[in-house]
Amino acid sequence: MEFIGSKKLFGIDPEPRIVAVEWEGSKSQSARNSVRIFSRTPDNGLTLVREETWQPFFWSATPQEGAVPLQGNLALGYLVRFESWEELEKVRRNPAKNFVLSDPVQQYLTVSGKTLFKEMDWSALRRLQLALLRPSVSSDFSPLLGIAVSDHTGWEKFLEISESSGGERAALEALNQIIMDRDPDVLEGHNLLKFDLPYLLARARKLKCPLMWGRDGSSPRSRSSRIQIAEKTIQLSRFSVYGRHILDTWILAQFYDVGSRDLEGFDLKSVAVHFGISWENPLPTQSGATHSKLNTCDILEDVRQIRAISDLLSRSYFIQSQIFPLTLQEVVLRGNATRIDALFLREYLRCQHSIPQFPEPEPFEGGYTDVFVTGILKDVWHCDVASLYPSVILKFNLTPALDQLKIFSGLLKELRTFRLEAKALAHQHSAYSAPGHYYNALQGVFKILINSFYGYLGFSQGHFADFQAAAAVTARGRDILRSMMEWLHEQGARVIEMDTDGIYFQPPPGASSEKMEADLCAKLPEGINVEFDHRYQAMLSYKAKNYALLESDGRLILKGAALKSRGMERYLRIYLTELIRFLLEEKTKEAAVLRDTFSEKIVRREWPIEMLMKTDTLQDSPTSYQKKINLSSRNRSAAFELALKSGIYQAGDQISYYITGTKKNVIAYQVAKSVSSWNSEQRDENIAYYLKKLDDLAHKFAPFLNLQIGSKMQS
DNA sequence: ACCTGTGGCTGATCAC
DNA sequence: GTGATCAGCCAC
Repeated sequence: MEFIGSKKLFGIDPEPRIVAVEWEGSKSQSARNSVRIFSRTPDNGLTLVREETWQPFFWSATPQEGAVPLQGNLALGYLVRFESWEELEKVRRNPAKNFVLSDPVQQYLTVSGKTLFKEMDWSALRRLQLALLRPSVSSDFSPLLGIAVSDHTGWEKFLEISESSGGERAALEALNQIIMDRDPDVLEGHNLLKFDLPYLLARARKLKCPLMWGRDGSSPRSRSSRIQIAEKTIQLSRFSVYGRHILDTWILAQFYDVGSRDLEGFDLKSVAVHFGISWENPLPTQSGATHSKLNTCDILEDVRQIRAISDLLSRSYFIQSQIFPLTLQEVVLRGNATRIDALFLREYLRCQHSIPQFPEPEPFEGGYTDVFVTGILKDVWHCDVASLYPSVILKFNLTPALDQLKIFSGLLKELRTFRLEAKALAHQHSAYSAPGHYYNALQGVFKILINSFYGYLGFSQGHFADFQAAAAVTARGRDILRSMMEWLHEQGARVIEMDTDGIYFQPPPGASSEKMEADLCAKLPEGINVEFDHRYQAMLSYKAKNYALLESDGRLILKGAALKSRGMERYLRIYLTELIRFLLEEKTKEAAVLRDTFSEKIVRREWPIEMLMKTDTLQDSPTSYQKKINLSSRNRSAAFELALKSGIYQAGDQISYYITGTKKNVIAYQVAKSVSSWNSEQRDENIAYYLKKLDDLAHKFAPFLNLQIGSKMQS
């Protein structure tokens, strides 16, 4: 395919089938300017290894010995090269004047123009899945009961741990042998980084049986790190296995959810159920008991599910590894804007051009959001601008001021063309065929990259970020949305709510969406295309960014933190979903009795605790929380108080708790109990508290009911 | 050491 | 009680 040849996107060096690159300096002092390149033979049979050297470098603002002056007049105008990483480290510490890519492998890939996996198909990637069978009640690293392993070909094995099978040590040794024999490029697991790997390493240390997983026989290494996933900061150990990549489907699920916000939970079962690869109930049915793997069948099912989830979620990162000067593992863990920056740096380096220093961050205004009508509305249409920000960037040429090589809009245009090509090719093949999968994944990757360009403009760690350009993009976006609203209004439509690039409205009588679409497009600047893409039976417009839609086939869509937050207790979410459906279907009688039904369940203590409990994500480490409390720079919270008591939680972990006591007004953090200490025989949930929450919610939605809800008013 | 952005709603806590 | 503030979650 032609676009594979784009040097800006894929790098200048076409070397095929590189499956891993490792820096030798991590192991030996004498080889600090060399890397090992692992590549697959053309028949996909063997993995070859060879050594290459490069000159470690950084960009500098000041001329110095060995510095090469670069073109243009940007702040970092010299390239300083060294014979070894060690020499570089001696002088590099001056962030005001120098910029250094701190990952040696990224340096090598950037300067060489090589990337991983060129000319390789996803199916040629060797992936090995792991899952642990562990005792059901264990908070520490108690002995394992078994290990399940499978690979991308469907091969599976269960390593049983028992007296007769030689015990845990024999299983760990067998696992070492399997990894050596099957030589996977990728090790996959669910919660591998935060759970399985620390667990296995602890057992290996205890038994003095090293995990010889590396392509050189070395053990996994780790360093403490944190990654940012939307609003969440997750604390984890970044493990690395020499010559291989680690993929954690738990992390892939977290990233997936940023875009979709539709996962029930992040445990393996919930994710598997969401993607239609499990028929199990994702919720533990026994109150309080944590989900434990009881037998061989369950644990083999786990590795199958990990493989299937990874098949769906990893492919995009595999393709991105062919583009960015980063390893597969790094592509997953780095953010979109950081990856775009890596692309810019590679191209500027190739052209021997100077680069800017990081910009001074400035706040800028975002999209326009407004609500004009609230309540229940019938026959609601939706229109939106296709790719608003990328279109605005190209139409009005809003590019980084310091992009002297003018590659920003060139890349964006190229990506847009490529995406259309990939989409067309995807349509030429069956969606289930290998090329169909590939082109579909490829167009998805291009879509992500295209949408990241606007984010990059406002990214303070992007060398070419330009906050004025970002502000200009959103200002144009607001103008376009406003003029769409005015036009709809002129046509006699009733505008309900709008957000950034889309509008919900009731059409004027007898309107045709095709004609409206054509007329509005003609009214807007060329290159800005509006689609009248959906119509709905009914809508509940609640508040900005919060609404519900009833599709013509009866499907209900909820949007917004007030209506579908995972932070909301399950019984409240179910209540709200059912209530909104009744409201939209005009079943006011049913809506009115709903609260009584739910109240009774609470009073009679009929629900499992999972209905009432709250699950919070710890955005911070418990230690850091404690510090902030001591400084009284934040308020106490139930989740953190319980996390501190238990002592095993880290930033990014989720914790489930419920409220005890008898009074409706309680201080939650004083009376909260962890769900793991729940006793279904001696229930102690706070009935008055949970009733009050239900009533409060019912009252918020009472205005949307013609009848008054229930009769019991809170005094 | 790591990091795409802004806008908006809600519940919990705490000072007043 | 009330308002301010923070943390968490979500829309785009």
